[in-house]
Amino acid sequence: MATRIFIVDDHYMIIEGIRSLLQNEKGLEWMGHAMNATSCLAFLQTHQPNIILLDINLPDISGIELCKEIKTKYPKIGIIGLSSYNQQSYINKIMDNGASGYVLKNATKEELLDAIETVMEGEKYLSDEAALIVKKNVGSKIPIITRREKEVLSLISEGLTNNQIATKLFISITTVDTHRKNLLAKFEAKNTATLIRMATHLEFI
Amino acid sequence: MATRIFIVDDHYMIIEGIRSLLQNEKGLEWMGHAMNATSCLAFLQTHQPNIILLDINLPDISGIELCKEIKTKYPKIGIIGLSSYNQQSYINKIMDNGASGYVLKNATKEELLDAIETVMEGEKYLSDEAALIVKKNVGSKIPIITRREKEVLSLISEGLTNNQIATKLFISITTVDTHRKNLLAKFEAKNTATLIRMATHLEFI
DNA sequence: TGTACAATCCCCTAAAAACAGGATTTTGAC
DNA sequence: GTCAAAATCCTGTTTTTAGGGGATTGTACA
Repeated sequence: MATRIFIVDDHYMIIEGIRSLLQNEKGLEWMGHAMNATSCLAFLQTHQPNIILLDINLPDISGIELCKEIKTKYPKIGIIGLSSYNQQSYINKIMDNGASGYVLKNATKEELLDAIETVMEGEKYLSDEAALIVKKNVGSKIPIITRREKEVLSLISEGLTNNQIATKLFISITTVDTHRKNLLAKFEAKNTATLIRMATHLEFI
Repeated sequence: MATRIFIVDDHYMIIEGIRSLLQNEKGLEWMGHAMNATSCLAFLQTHQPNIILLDINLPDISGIELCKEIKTKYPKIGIIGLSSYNQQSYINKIMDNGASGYVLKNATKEELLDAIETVMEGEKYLSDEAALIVKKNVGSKIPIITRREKEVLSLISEGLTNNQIATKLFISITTVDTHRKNLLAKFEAKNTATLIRMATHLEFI
């Protein structure tokens, strides 16, 4: 039986690109596409693909949320995350939410087919580049920060000084300083520059 | 004579998508693609397309830089900027650097053909969405920074202090300080935190 | 042959952040 | 009700950045 493929992406050219790549492949059945989460879920009420290629950035809800929802409702469907960015945070997030694979949008036809095949066999697939990123960042954990710390972090990134943050949050400067110290420690950052860069890349901001 | 189309994008699926959309169109000749600026410039030494579809995010130099360079060397070539979702603020920049059009990557075939036709007629084209975004984002400037500034910016983001940067680049601390001041001024940032956040979001880092 | 700009260097002061090493009070979960 | 974590506050010192004002060299370009 042919592997039924469905794709969710809001970029017309990506949809066309993947369709062009996969259309004439034997053993694959192109089921079509959805350009947002809502119409994807609507489609799944009446159709059952084997594999969904799922973009992480969607106009309505994020691909990561959608992945979770699909996996809850239809655990049998294999989901392969699709993104332009080979960022650890994305990869981790979608894999943690039930995805079976992750492929970059600059992947070749071979990689894509490889991913589909691997996932159909019940295994997990990470593209070479994605795997490299994960490998590179082994040990670089995603810090767990508190509500208050997140608030302070956000204000730091907006350019406020400890003094200004203290006034804004009705707390003492020394408290802000302590939060700041804890943030630096949790992110294992040397200074504000590294802190903000890491926080941005990990999407804390 | 057919309109010769060339595309520069580092995303394989986008290349395939556009090829799939345009391949069978009458009056268009598909010349192929480049996946970075260097090979694009190499290609142009021996070939002369009418239209280049140019992605703004390239692995080597930015599409904006490349646009400027192409326009200087080959003023006759019409350039249509291509953007993925989050870089809307680049529209102004590439148009200022000689591009004749701007199309989002979720454009339909009709929009794409419309853009090509319009640019071939010597006029400028902005997709509806792009035009809307330009209207929305009036005032969001993208700073132009020098090679050295970029280098310093990068080292700042890695957590190095002025002192360490000076040592690394074999220059005086005061020079690093000056570059830093200029960066803050160009980004209109109050401090390092804002600078790094803006630079990250604008993909300078 | 100007002129603009990049890159380099200098002085000075004030402000802010980083680092060290504490402590107390809320708050939430069990 | 206990216990741990979070949030609050403190006193210090040292380092780094921010901001103000300059200047000189070299190069590219028109």
